[in-house]
Amino acid sequence: MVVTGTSRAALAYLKALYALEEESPRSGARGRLGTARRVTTSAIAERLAVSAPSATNMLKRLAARDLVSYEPYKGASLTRKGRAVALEIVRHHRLLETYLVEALGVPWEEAHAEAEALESNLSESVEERMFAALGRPRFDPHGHSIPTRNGAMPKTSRRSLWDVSDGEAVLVAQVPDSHSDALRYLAEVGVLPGVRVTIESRGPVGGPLFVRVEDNEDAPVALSKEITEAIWVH
Amino acid sequence: MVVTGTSRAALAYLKALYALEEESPRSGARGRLGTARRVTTSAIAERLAVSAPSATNMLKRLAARDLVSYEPYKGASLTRKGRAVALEIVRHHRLLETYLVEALGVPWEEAHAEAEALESNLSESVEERMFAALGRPRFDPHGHSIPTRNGAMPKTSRRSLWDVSDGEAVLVAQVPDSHSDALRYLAEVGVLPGVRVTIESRGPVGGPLFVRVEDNEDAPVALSKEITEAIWVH
DNA sequence: TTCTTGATTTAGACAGGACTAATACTGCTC
DNA sequence: GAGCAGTATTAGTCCTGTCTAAATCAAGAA
Ligand SMILES: [Mn+2]
Ligand SMILES: [Mn+2]
Ligand SMILES: [Mn+2]
Ligand SMILES: [Mn+2]
Repeated sequence: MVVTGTSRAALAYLKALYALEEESPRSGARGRLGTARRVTTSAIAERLAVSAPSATNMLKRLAARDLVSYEPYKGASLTRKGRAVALEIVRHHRLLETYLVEALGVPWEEAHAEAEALESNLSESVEERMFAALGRPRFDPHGHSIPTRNGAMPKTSRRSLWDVSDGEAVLVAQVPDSHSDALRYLAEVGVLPGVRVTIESRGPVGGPLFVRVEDNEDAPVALSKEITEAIWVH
Repeated sequence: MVVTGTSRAALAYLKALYALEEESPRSGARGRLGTARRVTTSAIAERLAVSAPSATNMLKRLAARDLVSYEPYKGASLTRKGRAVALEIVRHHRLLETYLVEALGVPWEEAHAEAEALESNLSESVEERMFAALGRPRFDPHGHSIPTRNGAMPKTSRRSLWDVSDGEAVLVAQVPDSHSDALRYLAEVGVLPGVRVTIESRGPVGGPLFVRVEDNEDAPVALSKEITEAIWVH
């Protein structure tokens, strides 16, 4: 239980920091490990819907606990320790999402919010039981990898559907998890992880992508730039 | 979701107050409804392992929100509104205990603590799904009644095993839920809700009760006064 | 190299909760 | 009815987290 003694609020910051580091483009010198991606104070504040001073304040306190490395005016990044804590929460989150959907039939567009409510209070023991009950899953319902018990995060495809060329067929790897309207729509039209899709055509600059979904004889579905940028494929 | 906007800490006080009111002997004039049982500040403080001033402080704040009726030096009691909130948490707690034990195989002596960690973050939607998945249970694993969705609390037996006379056979209704050592022992010797037991004999004043357990050919089990007082039967 | 401006941090407050030390009640005893 | 003992409340702090307003920095424009 890496997480013990860390408040819900602090965990939210660590998780946000983790997500923002992942989202940020790989830092310049490809492969230069140790070159931690720094995340700006305002990015964190925005993500958590909190004021910038609040973020500064929390970053300092996390830095004092060696969970975050923070330099004034230069942003923050997770330390090894902070990353371990963040990954533990991510594991809780994704296991809960999976469990809620698989075992309790929670609609996938609601799973994210429900999991968020529970993730910081999940014990290792219950975590392990859910993991076993689900058959040791490797992906959550949105296709995100579930970190292992010891904090390893399997690498996943980073190619977005938006970047796929016309006529090419690809497999949906993951969809975003937190925009429930979009998720409801994706479920409706069948754009789910594991499904094969083909780009049929695309509208004018920045316009929608028309995507044909495997096993769906209907007309191709229109997907906005925003959403297709957030869908990873391989 | 009666509970929204009430902090984890505040919920703990309401729940403690509820439990203490239940435990207190029915107030004098049998049946005089409206005669709310008042709970002392120190009883609450002790139950929550908190200082007396902390309890005073919280009681005042709960009173300001009309969840508790509080008069200085005279203790506190739940208002109708406060009782509804408390019952909702009790429902969450007991459903979670049941779910953890039944669906995830959590040992019953651990269920209480695990449920306590999760109860204040359980949504109505997940609550309802667990309830359905369990087949709308009416009792938790320790034999406590689960309040209904609309906050009705079924009445239960209040006769304690300690008060049963020698030779009499009774059915265990409920056991205490929070002392895990005792629970582990009870499970081992088979003293579970629904099991029939007979008082074989009893030790000297305040000494242990020797109880024969249905379907258990072994020697009668010795149970302390404390534990048997906390076991209800019918 | 200096200016300007947007991003950040500092200052100062506040609410929720909890603690210790000091004070004030209450109820019981004589 | 006065005195005590034990309960309970008040006073004063502290810590977490959050906010707004004010000050400060860093980086690009000129
Ligand atoms: Mn999610
Ligand atoms: Mn864990
Ligand atoms: Mn319990
Ligand atoms: Mn509920």
